[in-house]
Amino acid sequence: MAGMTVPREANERLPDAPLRRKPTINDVASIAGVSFGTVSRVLNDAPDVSAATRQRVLQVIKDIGYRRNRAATALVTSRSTSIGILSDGSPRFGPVGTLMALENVARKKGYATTVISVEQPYEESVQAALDTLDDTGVGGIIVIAPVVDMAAAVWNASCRVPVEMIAAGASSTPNVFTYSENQELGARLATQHLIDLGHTDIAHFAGSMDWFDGRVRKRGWEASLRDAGLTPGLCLEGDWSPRWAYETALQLVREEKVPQAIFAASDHTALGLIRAFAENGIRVPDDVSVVGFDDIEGSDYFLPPLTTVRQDFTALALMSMEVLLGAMEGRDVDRTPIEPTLVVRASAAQANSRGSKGPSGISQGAGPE
Amino acid sequence: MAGMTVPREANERLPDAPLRRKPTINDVASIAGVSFGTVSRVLNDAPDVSAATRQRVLQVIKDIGYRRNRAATALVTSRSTSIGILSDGSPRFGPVGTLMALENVARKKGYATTVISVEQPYEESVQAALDTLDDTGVGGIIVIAPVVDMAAAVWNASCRVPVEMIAAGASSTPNVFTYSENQELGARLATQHLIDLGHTDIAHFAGSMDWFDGRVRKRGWEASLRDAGLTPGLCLEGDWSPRWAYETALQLVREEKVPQAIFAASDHTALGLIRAFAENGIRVPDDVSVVGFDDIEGSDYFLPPLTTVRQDFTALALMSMEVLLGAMEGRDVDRTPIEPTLVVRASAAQANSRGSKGPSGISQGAGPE
DNA sequence: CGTTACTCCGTAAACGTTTACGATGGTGTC
DNA sequence: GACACCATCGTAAACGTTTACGGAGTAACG
Repeated sequence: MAGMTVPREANERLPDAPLRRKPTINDVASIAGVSFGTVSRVLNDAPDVSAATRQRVLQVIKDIGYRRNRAATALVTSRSTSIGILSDGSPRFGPVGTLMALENVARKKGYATTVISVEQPYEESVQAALDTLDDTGVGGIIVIAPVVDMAAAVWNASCRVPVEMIAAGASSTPNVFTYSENQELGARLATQHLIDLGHTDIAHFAGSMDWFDGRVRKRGWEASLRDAGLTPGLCLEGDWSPRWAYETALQLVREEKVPQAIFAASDHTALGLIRAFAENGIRVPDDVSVVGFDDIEGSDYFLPPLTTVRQDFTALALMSMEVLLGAMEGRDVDRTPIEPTLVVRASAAQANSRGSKGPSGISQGAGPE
Repeated sequence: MAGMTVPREANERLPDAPLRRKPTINDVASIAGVSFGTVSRVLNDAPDVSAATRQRVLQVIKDIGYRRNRAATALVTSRSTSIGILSDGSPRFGPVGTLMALENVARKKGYATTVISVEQPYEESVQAALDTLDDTGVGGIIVIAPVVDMAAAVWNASCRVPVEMIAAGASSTPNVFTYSENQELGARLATQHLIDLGHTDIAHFAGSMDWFDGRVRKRGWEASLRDAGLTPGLCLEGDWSPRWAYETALQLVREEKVPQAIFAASDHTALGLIRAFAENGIRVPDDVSVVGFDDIEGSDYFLPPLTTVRQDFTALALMSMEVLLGAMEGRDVDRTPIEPTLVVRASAAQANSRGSKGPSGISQGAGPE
């Protein structure tokens, strides 16, 4: 009655031992009556395992709740099942949206993500973060680099694993390849919408020129105008904040230079300038048309609901993850950028609804009464 | 001329070999002319190493750019230098703010963070996520659980490492301890502000009752009112969205039940209801006072600028990380919750500026003219 | 029946650390 | 001068996997 059908269980730890040590591949092996090598094979879907044995091992694995020790795996294979995300610490709309979406698709593809955020000065912090990520054992790194300086730091940094940068309109280098949404197109969409509405005097409340997004949206605005045979109007460069937009718009009002239409580089920017106008009795869209960029939550309930352009972060994340995984595995993948869409609401209207034609043809005198 | 002062370098890989293999502890050892044990000792600040040797080893480490292999360390010590963050996938203000802040303080304390987000149904996904985090080798887990169901799933789940939950007003269990900001206080602050302004008819546009935040903010509103000897007014339970608030407010207008003052459970909620009022010529704060909750970016440029309450996510993150680290190390730490602050702007005004007294004392007839 | 080939499985070594233990040399004490 | 003691260092084993290799069976084939 000694050796039963299950061979060498006796000389091993009892399956339901009181101690909560995590079961190892050896525990599984002894209980299933096979060698650890066989267990490893079923774990890795290797051939050379009979169906029956595979079944049995799988059953034991489920029974005792075995889970593969990632550290051990990583140690011996030196490849990993996690990818690193490097982001700037800013809680801004774009970066955060991208970050969340990225985590989502990574998880669905079976990768854990470890994220690190960096701060100025980037030169040091970026290299340090890349290193940390590296010896955490990530297989690849995606960096969300909205600001130009950060991207530069990434370009100058060295890293053993593939690095992909999400940066609108930045170029790729041998070490670092780039992917992004086609934000220039987004800006063109916005501007073209204004053009289609009959506006000819279209200003731009730009974002920060330290940001790729700011640069590229401005470029789109310009290009769109030129393509339509129009000369670009006023372009004010700001910092994305409502505050800047508010004060700048106030200035415009004082100088009686309020344009017919404005493409705001972000919804927050739009928010600020709309308030400045509202306080001075200039109505949107009756007196001035505004279109934003981002479609932040609530922008459909601004006063008025904001016409804006929406980026598809999920699609962006999906694609860029695909691209990174491709790079990690040496595959080659499609890299056409995602296209944003225009969402039309109520903040931009037909141009000649009023008599205003000149560059400052706003009926002055505050208050709608 | 064979054996020089540096003993066994010859039989090892050349220091500047062309291949880019990462240097190991052995590389350091052979170059420094000591055994790997000694290197390990200096790495871990162990005693039993002479100052001179330590110096030399440190120098070599720096020279060849040695970095400790975390997988190997984790494998043998089974403790780790990373902490896991579990979050719901929602890009909502509170959770995201907490997440970013958490990552920040973790990094500053020398921990990497690996984040996983879960979706409904929580029962399965939470346990799976906890497991994944566990065998990623995290030393502890912080879960950002704004919604009640998710918290329940966490309570029911099992996990070897300490789990801390950030959930407003939820209670701790033996397995899972809880930490949060004192949101009830926040709600009281908001309500009290309205009371101080002389309002007696104070309604609440609540958030979702599936969220702790929704529940706790409502509780604060109620309690504050009772403490002041007032009977709580209308309480509408929504879903945080501007849309819901907009439509609900519209309903109120139609039924002529617009209250004197409203405590909105979130800034987005406030945004929606303010628009509904604006469309109907009901002015904020002249006709109805509104205070929000969150202080989202741009709320200072709403029309009107929103009086609201701000949470200190950085402080929250700092404290909760402290608490988790304490649990991991068996320490005991202070756990008094962080307090939010009221930020007064322009959306709430003195009560009796108009004759309106009755529950529906709004001058009907749209348009400000 | 002997050979070959194939299927399935066990074994050993390696991955880069940490930890416990043992070895060595020097210094002090009686 | 013998002894113990301390400081410093080297060595072996272990952590839980994967991978390369080899060996035992079995089936096919002459």
